[in-house]
Amino acid sequence: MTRPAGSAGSDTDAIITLTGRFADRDAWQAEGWCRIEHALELIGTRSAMVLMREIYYGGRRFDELARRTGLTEAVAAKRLKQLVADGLLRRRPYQEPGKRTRYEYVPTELGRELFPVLVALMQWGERLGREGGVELVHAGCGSPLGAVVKCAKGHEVAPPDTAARLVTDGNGADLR
Amino acid sequence: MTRPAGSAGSDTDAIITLTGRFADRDAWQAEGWCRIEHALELIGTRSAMVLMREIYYGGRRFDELARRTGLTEAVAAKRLKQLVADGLLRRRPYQEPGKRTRYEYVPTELGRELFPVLVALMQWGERLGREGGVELVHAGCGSPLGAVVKCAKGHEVAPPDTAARLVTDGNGADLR
DNA sequence: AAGCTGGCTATTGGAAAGCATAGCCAGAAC
DNA sequence: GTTCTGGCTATGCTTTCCAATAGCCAGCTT
Repeated sequence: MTRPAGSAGSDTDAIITLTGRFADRDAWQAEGWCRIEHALELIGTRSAMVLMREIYYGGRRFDELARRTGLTEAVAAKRLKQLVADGLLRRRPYQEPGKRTRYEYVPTELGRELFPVLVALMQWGERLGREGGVELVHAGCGSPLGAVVKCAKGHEVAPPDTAARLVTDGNGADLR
Repeated sequence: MTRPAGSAGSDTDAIITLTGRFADRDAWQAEGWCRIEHALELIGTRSAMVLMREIYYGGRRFDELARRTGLTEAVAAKRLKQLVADGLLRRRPYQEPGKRTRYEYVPTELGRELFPVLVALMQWGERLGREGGVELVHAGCGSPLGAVVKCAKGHEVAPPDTAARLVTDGNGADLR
C-alpha cells in the first residue's frame, strides 16, 4: 500500500515529531533496531519486573524474594538465574552463624539504572485509578516521585518537542 | 521463616530506603497493591509496548501499525482492541476520497502519559550496548532524551534518597 | 450487479510463562 | 553417622502470547 503523502491522520495529535528522513515512515522501520525491544527481552516478563521491584524494596534472599513476589520457587529461581546472566543482578555469598554459605541477590549498576523505568511505571500505574498501594517519595521532603523527561542539556521535553534520530553502528548499516 | 532482625544483607547496597513501618519487610507485602503490576496488566505484553511505540512514532492506521511492529494482523487487531478498551487509544473515523469510512487509532491522554515509561525504557535499552537504533532527541537542541526521577517539589532524587509510603484507600484497608 | 480492497476475525499450532507439587542436596546440628 | 533445613531443581499441566493462514464483510468502483 502506498500512503498518499501527508494524509495519514492529522498531525495535530502526533506525539513525536519525525524530522528529515524519518518524516516518511514508509522509508524505515524500527523492528529489530528498537531499544525498547532490547530492554523488553531482559525485563519483559511480569516475573522479572516484580523481582526487580522487590530488589528495590530491599529484598535480597531467595525465599524472601519468592514469597513477596508471589511467584513459585521454580519461576523465581529460573528468572533470578536469567537476571544474573543478563547482568542486572549479582550473586553474593553470605553466611549466617550456624548456617552454610548461601547466596543473596544484589543489584548491579545495570540493575540500579532501571530506577527511572520502575518509577515511571509506578507513576503511570497510579493514573489507573485503583486506590491504595505503595508510593515512592523523596526521603528529604516527602513529596511523591515522578519520572520527568529531560534532554542531556537539562531542558524538560514534552512529546511534541521530541524528534527521532538514527544512530548508525559505524559499519554503514542502515535502517531496514 | 523468621528473619533475624537486621541480618538480611548489608544495607550498603539498599536502593530504596524503607522507613517507619516499612522498615520491617516481613510486616507487609506489595502483591496485589503494586502499581507496577497494575501497569503491567495493561502494557505488560511485547505487542502492547511495540504498538504504543509505533503510535508514538506517528503510526495511526491498522495496516501500518501491524506492518511496522512486525505483528500479525490477528495479534495487532486483538491488542489494539484491548488498548482501546483500556483507554490508552481511541478509534477515530477517517475517510479518504473514494474509500469507505475507516478508523484510525490515536492516543488518549492516558496513552500520552506513557511517554516517560517509553523514554526510560529506551534509555535503559541503550545501556545494553547493542549499537544502532533510533534515538529520541530534543527537537530544540538536539540532545538525547532521558528520564530523570524528580519529586513533586522539583528535587532530583537518587534511589537511596527514596522512601516508600503506604497509601490507603480511605476505607481503612491495610497492607496484607 | 459484480468485483475489489482494506480492515478485521477465526482457526490452528507452537513456544513461553507460570502454578502446583514433589524431590534433591550440601552442610550444620545432634 | 543421621536428621533437618534452606535453596533450589524437575515434572506436568494450564494459560497466554504470537505466527501463519484463511475467510468475511462494508462499501466503493465499474
